[in-house]
Amino acid sequence: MAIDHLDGRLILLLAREPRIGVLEASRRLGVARGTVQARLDRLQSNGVIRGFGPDVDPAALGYPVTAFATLEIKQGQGADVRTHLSGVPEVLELHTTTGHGDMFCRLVARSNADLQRVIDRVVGFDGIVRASTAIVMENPVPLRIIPLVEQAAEDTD
Amino acid sequence: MAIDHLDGRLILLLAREPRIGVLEASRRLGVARGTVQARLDRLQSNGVIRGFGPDVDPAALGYPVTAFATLEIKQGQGADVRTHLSGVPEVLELHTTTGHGDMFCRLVARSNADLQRVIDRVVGFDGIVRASTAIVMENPVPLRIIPLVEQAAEDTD
DNA sequence: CGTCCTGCTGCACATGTTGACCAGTGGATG
DNA sequence: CATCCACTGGTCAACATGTGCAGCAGGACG
Repeated sequence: MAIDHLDGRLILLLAREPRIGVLEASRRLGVARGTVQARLDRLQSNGVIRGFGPDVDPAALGYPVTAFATLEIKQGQGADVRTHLSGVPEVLELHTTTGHGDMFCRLVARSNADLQRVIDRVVGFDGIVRASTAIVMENPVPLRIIPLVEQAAEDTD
Repeated sequence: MAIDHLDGRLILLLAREPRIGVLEASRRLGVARGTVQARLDRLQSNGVIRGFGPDVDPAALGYPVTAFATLEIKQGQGADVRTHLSGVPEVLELHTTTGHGDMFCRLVARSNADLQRVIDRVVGFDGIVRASTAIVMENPVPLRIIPLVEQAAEDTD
């Protein structure tokens, strides 16, 4: 279930230089091409690697403002709130968390003024009792996985 | 700067079927291969598409627990805290937000018990005054970008 | 001890893809 | 009108991919 050292090196290589192919990866890793192919297949059917989707920057799409919102939900309205929020494109992710019927979501907007529109749309729904929003100013550590992969690979050395 | 409708369709196509190549994409979109190549190049140098890194699932790596932590930082300790947190592999992202010297991070851990170790490591640092953590129970909307791309593409129809 | 199984290697082949070109077309712009 | 730009559709050589195969090492098992 966990990954071994070769898997780790393969993932790191792909993360650093996504455009290299299986053949080039096998050369870099010093193993046969078939091995890399087999490892990749296994990592993908394992679910360790979900895919190779394009990494799109919302800011470059015209949505430079990011915010996180904590939502307090009315008892029993969870499912409806999820449906509502999944229909809002500016809601990039949604989690239910420990706490009093709390949910938590990541929002983007075209500007601080536009964020008000997004928040209105998010909270303009019956099941939501209260929302508190924190606007992101800086992102010192962008979403990353490499250090974790390194650690996971070392744990199985 | 924004994307047009063809860009939108290209990104959506790549997001849904990442393994198709430029040639196949051009067939699906009904345009010449050179056009797709040029668009892709432009999207990447624009920064709209940051890359095609492997999408790794922390849960499959053995880190099934996700949590969000709000950190209150001592005045003037921001830079040190960033350095400290960027050295913790379980910190997947870090933001500075509006609020009283607040930061905000996403954590993963091997278990609820292991989360305690991670949190101890995160807050075991002088510049951090207080931390409050919310454990994720469900993730009804996983991090997504497609609806936003669709909206951005429609805005330029 | 012998056998099975798994994972890796090294090789080969047909096919598909890439990156690079180029001439030609059509719409928008100054 | 002349120019620019993006797109088309085509060709080319180089390369990568999926596939199949035989061989080999190491561990597990009866």
